[in-house]
Amino acid sequence: MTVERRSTPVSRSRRPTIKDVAEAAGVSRSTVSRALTGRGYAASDVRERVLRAAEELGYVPDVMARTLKQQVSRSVGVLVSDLRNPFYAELAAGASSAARERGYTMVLADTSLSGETESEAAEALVALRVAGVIVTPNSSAVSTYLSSHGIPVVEVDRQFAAGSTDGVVVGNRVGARTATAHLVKLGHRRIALFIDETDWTTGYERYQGYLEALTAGGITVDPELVVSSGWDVADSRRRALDMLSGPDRPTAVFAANNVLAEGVWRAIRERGLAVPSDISLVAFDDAPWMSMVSPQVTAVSQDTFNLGATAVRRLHERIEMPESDSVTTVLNVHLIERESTTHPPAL
Amino acid sequence: MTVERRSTPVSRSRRPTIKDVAEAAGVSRSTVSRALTGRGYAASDVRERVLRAAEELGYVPDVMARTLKQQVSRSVGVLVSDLRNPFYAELAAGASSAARERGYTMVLADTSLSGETESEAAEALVALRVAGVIVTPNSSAVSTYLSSHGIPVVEVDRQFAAGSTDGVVVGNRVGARTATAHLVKLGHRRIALFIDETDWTTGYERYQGYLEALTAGGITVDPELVVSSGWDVADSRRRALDMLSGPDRPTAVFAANNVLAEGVWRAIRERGLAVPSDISLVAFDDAPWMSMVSPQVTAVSQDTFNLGATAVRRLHERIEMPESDSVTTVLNVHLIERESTTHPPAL
DNA sequence: ATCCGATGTGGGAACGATGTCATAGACATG
DNA sequence: CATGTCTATGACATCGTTCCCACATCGGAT
Repeated sequence: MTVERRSTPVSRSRRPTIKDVAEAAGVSRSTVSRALTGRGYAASDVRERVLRAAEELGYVPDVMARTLKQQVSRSVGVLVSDLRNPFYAELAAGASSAARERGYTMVLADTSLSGETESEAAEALVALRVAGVIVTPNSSAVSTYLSSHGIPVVEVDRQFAAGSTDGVVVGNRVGARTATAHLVKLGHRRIALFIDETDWTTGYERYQGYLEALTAGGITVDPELVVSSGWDVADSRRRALDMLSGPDRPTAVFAANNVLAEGVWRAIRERGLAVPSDISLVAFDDAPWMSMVSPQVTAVSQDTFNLGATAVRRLHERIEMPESDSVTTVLNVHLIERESTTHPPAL
Repeated sequence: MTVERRSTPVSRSRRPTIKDVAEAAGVSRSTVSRALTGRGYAASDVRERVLRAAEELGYVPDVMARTLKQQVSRSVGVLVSDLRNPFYAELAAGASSAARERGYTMVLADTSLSGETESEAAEALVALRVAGVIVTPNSSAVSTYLSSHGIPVVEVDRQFAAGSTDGVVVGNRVGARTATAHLVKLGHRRIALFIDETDWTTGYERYQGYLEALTAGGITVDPELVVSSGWDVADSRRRALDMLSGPDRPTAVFAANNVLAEGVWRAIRERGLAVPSDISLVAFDDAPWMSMVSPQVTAVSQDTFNLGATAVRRLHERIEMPESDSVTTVLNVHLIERESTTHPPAL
């Protein structure tokens, strides 16, 4: 790390307040407020004068003071697990976009999958008096805590407080079933599932979808083929290496998210196996790399950007109508058939 | 999109204020403030009592009121171009992490490469009275505007106001020179540059680095080989397709960022060319897919997470010492040699 | 001439937290 | 006993905005 020095400091006078604008325009603070916000009477010539004065002074109303007075802010909190994961990044992008549309500013925190960080962030959001929060939760703690402070919450991607808070999720069960059924239809009987947890709604439902498809295909479930991996690429890769070196390895793998898929993909390559002739692979959540590698990876695609945007829109509705029944919105997913899936190798 | 209805509404009483805590603890508001913030006297038994009362009531101080009174907030604004680009996502992740470390909340806006959105976001940040802003700027407008409102700014990745504001960037020139020199050393003479702009510091310096390496290798620059692409994958791909079908195509390509590299990569594949035997490829900015595709892509890696974190740390220093000279911090980059570069094909 | 509604405008009290200042009691020192 | 010092607390003004209310002006209707 190199550091070079450059020139010039900064210096500033006091920020203009509504009082300064009032004096400049020769009216009272009340009148300035009315002219600027458009609530209440203000003669058009006066309004003109006030607008010009505000413009000249570079006046920007103080959100702190306004929020304090009105007891309601125009910002929403967004709590996501890991911005480095393209899934959460895109979710945040969607949230950002919808928030801007609706005139909200977005306070974002990356909770790093840590419950403690998550709680701290939640407390900060309460302190900020945000109008609402969208969260990809790790437990029911955050939703409960925020709700107890009267802050509307929307759970995204997974739900811990379904019934008491709004949620926006995707068709996990259907998606997983479709992906697995696709493999079954191709003739696979030994289909492994890589999954990081089955306690959260996402994991549980994807697991169920997998089971359903197997059952529907008349295949008895082999518990050996259900791999509980850790949440990161390294662990997934390690477990995949183990499995692939075992005596009778699966002919196909369904990876329950993009991170696990990456680990499996790397392991397959390291073992020198060919996709799809030796082994088929299908992933839940279509990450950018899946359409760049060769062969391209078949995946269940979810509209992640829209997931974030929908959550913010739902939050907005909730803020407007605090007493209405809570709603769970389910976005549909679809299977993108690419090159990583084919018939199982002949025996 | 399917919607199912679930149960139960929400309802809440007023949020507890410092006054409620004071009454519960049987002391004055002043004493509560002292006990909670630790500034000023408070007998230990009284402190105990206040702490317990605050805990029981679930009291969380109102940041709005505090900021209004103290005239300084504990939040920073972060303005990035596009969260869907892994570069900016990781930058934001680094910023988030460093902000949390230092006790700042992060207000994030995705400015979508639009100058208008950027200005609106900047105005919102002024209104929020953020303690400072880090921005990946599109012009000098934002920095100027924020500075004129007395808000410290740190420019990240590229600089428009070097000299008057702090900056955190990477060694663009060195990185580009190293990457190009690597190709020269392998024997390439016809090396194309894909670049989206040369007006910003990033583009300009990467271009300069490219030129330097060619000159040092005794190669005269062919303007035909310097491709000014648009900023997205589609455009980069289109131009790469053009170039690759031309009469004497280059034997190597240096793509000035991950987006352009993706376009070039896709085009090469579509043209049915082999990397690296037909054509070598090296990229600036190591995106995740580059180590997943086959052959893996040689790239100049920048520590993007650290870029964001360093910017926030620099901002913090600036906030603490508003009058010190501005500083540009340059993070070093390094070339990761992978499989996409080799000697040019024999004639 | 009086009253009335409509149209504007300003005064001033909030919102919740902080911090200055005044003050009161305890205790020591001369 | 008077004075000073230290500890501890509460009263109150303040930050910048909004908005309720009082009030002023004016034209028109009675």
